[in-house]
Amino acid sequence: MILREDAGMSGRRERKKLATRAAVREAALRLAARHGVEKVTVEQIAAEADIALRTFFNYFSSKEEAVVATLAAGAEELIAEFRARPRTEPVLRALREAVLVVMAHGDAGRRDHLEALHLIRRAPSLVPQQLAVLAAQEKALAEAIAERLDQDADDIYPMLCAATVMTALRVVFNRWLDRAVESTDLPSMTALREEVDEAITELAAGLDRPGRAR
Amino acid sequence: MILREDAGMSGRRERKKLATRAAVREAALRLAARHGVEKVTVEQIAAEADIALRTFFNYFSSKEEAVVATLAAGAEELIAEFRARPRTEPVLRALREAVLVVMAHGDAGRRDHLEALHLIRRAPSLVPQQLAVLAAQEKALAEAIAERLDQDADDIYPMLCAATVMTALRVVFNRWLDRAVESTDLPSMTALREEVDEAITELAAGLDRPGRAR
DNA sequence: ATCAAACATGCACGATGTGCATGCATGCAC
DNA sequence: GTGCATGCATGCACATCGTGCATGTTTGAT
Repeated sequence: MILREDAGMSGRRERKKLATRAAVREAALRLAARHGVEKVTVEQIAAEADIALRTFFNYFSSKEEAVVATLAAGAEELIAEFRARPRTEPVLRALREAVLVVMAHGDAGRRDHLEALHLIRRAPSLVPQQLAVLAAQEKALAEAIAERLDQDADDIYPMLCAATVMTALRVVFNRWLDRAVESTDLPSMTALREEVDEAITELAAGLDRPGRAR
Repeated sequence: MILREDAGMSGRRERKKLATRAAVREAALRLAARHGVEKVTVEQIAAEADIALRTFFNYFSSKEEAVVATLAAGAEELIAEFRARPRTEPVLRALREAVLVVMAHGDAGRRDHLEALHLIRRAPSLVPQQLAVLAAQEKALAEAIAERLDQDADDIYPMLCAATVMTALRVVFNRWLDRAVESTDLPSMTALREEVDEAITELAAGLDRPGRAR
């Protein structure tokens, strides 16, 4: 028996698996966007992605997971950008820059990302899944932060910082979506950037507020 | 037709409903703790609480929701304590004090709370629900903060602050639970208080960290 | 006493998620 | 290329889930 350490990468098999996963993800997003998350069955998604019903569950354990999977991509991009920032930058500045870079990309992935967020707004059943995805990414971000600071990965600062930043981004994005109920498509991308900026700045400067002057 | 504004409170009906809800919550927690969340069926929970299977779904829409419902009580307590703090205190100090007060209570509710957190640690299926509960309480906390500052409830600061503090508490509690794997029961309650303190202080002072000296 | 609304329950049914057995595709050794 | 072992897609069966609907009972107001 020979041990192959190639595990994961090359090979038709892996490529097909990734392609199928992406196809399912996109099918789920498309159908959910068209008919509403609750009105779509796993069977329909499987049909749209041209796989068997049973096979769907080899990739995702629920349709919610499939829809929300799109969000994970955005978070991974953010973490990658963060890792690419020069280490001379303070942590929160690096994170701020990373967010702005990712938001500026503007490729198809981001349209899906916003589409998914739109869906979550109108489908309460997706909220728990969304938060679970973010929490999972918190861990990865915490590791990146710890690495940057030459700290231990389970020190309190990296975890706290990662969780807090992800939370702040979630708040800002949701807030922006709430305000964008009316405008058909682009309710000022600039405003979104400004609010991200403002939120991170506030985190950096300290969240406290004085009591009433009385 | 006379409009009753009594809605909710008094009456045998409401009392019975609350009692049943509590009974179901406790039954779910007890069974899940004994046999593991995944191994318990809704039918068993209904039997333990002495209600019909169908009736269970009049109270909770899943067993996960029933188990995690215990956590909501803790958060509500926190918000109540926060509202009770004098308005002269800065926001984060008031929150810190509120947390410490709630943690010092030590009644049966807190044992259930810790029990629930233990369950969540070992049952990934509960994580999304837990986060959803916290997110729901974020909103309530944001309103309390906005009120205290005479600000609008959908200004950015109250939301950001509420979400951030809840997140920080979650991180600290989870971290404490992770470290408490070994010790059978009480792995230093004092340490928990200190870490809560430390985390909130850090939020108040600013989360940023300088880059590498070089 | 009476009545209407709220509630618990039983029933039926579509949908979900998983274990198991099977057959086909893939990658590897020769 | 031949053969083999492993992985993966699929079909099937089944337990559980969650909900709409109909019914009988309890509660609270008049």
